[in-house]
Amino acid sequence: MQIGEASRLTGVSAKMIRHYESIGLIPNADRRDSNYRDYGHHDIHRLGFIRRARDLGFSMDEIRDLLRLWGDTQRSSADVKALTQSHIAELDQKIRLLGEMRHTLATLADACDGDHRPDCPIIEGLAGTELHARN
Amino acid sequence: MQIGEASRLTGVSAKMIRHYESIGLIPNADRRDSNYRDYGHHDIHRLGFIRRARDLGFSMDEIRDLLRLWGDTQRSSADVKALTQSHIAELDQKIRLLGEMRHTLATLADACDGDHRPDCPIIEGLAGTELHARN
DNA sequence: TCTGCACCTTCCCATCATGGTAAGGTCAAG
DNA sequence: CTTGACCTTACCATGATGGGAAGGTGCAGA
Repeated sequence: MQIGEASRLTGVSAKMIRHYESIGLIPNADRRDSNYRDYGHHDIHRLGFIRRARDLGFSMDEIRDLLRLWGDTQRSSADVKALTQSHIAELDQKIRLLGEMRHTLATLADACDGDHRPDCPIIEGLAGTELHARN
Repeated sequence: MQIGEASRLTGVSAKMIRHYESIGLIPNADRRDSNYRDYGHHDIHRLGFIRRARDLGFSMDEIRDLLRLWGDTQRSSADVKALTQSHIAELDQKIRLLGEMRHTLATLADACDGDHRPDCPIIEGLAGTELHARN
């Protein structure tokens, strides 16, 4: 099938399919006489795998590792589990950071009357308070 | 003071200070005879405001709005509160999405023995299951 | 005065995943 | 033969940030 149908079936844009090929995440596609790329079951499966991993927030490097493990029939599930747990820890870290930001903002907003006077604890907090959240 | 000291005092890199100037987030700095940029209290205050807002996850567009409100003595705190609450809602959305990703991964990892056999529910999940989390 | 060093200037390039667009080739249906 | 949908490559853009080159400035010490 052509790249457009592969895109529709997997939810990965044609643009990105070509990009994944160019960076070696997927092998060079077969070409027809017309020079159009030609995809089969195997490619669709691989692209679907990539999309689902991205939906779960894995980075491209992590996906590269997962694809390697996926294709390795000798791999132990322990390797995959370790990679996954490391990613879960990253997600926890991001969630915690966003939660801290949220808490700081909510505290400032709570202290703000939200009326028409120019006094505003939010602005004052941004203008001078040393906040604790960091990237 | 020179840009290096302004950077040290505010935690904003010299590179970014020049960048903020180029995109109009801060006014063009005064120049000395040497053509070096020259900063004073006011600039330091403004840069600190920007850094703290970034630490709290505000986008550049949001920061632009906050700076406008900060400098507007006629602004009502209601405007600032509304912008902040909108940002809190964005944070909530991100936190929820990350939580869903985490939940899906944790479920898969729990079902994975993590031993040396190649069977792995995580890989199987990525290979075929339709997952619900979306960006 | 000369030298060295720390600092500054502008300009260009790179990241990362993704999208847009332009110029042109392929193919099937009418 | 034309039209339209599809494909190809190639270039540019995003947004926040950093890296680095080439060259000017300013100060302290020999």
